[in-house]
Order: sequence, then structure tokens, then C-alpha cells
Amino acid sequence: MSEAASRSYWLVKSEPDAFSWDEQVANDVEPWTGVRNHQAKKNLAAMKKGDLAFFYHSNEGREIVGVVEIVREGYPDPTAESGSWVCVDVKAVGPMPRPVTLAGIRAEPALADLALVRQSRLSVVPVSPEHWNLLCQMGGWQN
DNA sequence: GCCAACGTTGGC
DNA sequence: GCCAACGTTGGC
Repeated sequence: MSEAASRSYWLVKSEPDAFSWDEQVANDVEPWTGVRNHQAKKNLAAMKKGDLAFFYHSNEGREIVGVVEIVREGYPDPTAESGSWVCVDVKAVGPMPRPVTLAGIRAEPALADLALVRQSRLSVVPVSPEHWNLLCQMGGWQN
């Protein structure tokens, strides 16, 4: 059983005005806080150390700009007073050689059922290994 | 700037 | 428990 076989893949969104890829790179490791949606919380809670996620710029850019690794699994979000929300820590792995735009994703029939496309408002979504590999190819990312 | 999708709130 | 009103997200 290799590590890759047990690894899960995700996509997390951030508005570059609020928190950009450049800031992620500068900070290296960053707590992914502020998620206040139950479906997104469920996805955060399911993340395991070593999982990888695409870093997507929503609103401005609308493209996958980098890859991050989950370095700390779900724990109570310190920015939530109730203590009932979840965050993880993510570490910058590297930038997409060629950012994958939303337009490019929509133009690819094989990605029609990607959660990013189907549930456009959800900020933390799972990515299947098949979709991950295809998106990596499109972005010139060496797995 | 507009609008569609969707989650939340509050009246009944 | 239903549903209309409203707020937010995010694409275009």
C-alpha cells in the first residue's frame, strides 16, 4: 500500500483580495479558517495529513494557481466563537506552471461533474484521482 | 453591475 | 414544518 494510493485530493477556494496564493507562499504554512458552511466543514474534517489540494482563486482570476498539502488535520477553527467549526493547516507545495482557468475546466467534457462546476458556491470540494490527474496535465504539474 | 444558486431566518 | 424574504457567494 503506497502513500499515493491512500491520499485524497481536494480543491480549496480563496478570493485573492482576501487571501492570495502569493500570501500562501509567503506564509508557507497557513491555517485554513473561516469556513462557515456545513458541507465545506464536512470536507475539511475528512482531510488527512499528506492529502493534496488545488489552490483556486475565486472571483478574480478564476483559476487554479497552485498546490498545497494538508499538514495538520481538522481542529477547532480559532476564528469561530462557537468552537464548532473546523479548520486545517495547509502548506504551499508549488505554483501551477500553467494556471488552469475555470473556462478551461468548463471546456473539458471529462470535468463536467467536477464539484467545482456542479456546486459553484462550495468553497472546499473533493477532487477524484482521475480529475486530479487530468487537471495536473492541463496545468503542466508534475505529480 | 447583474443575476442565478443556495443557505438562513422568521412568520405563520 | 412550510415557505417567502433576504443575504451571500461567485460567475459573467
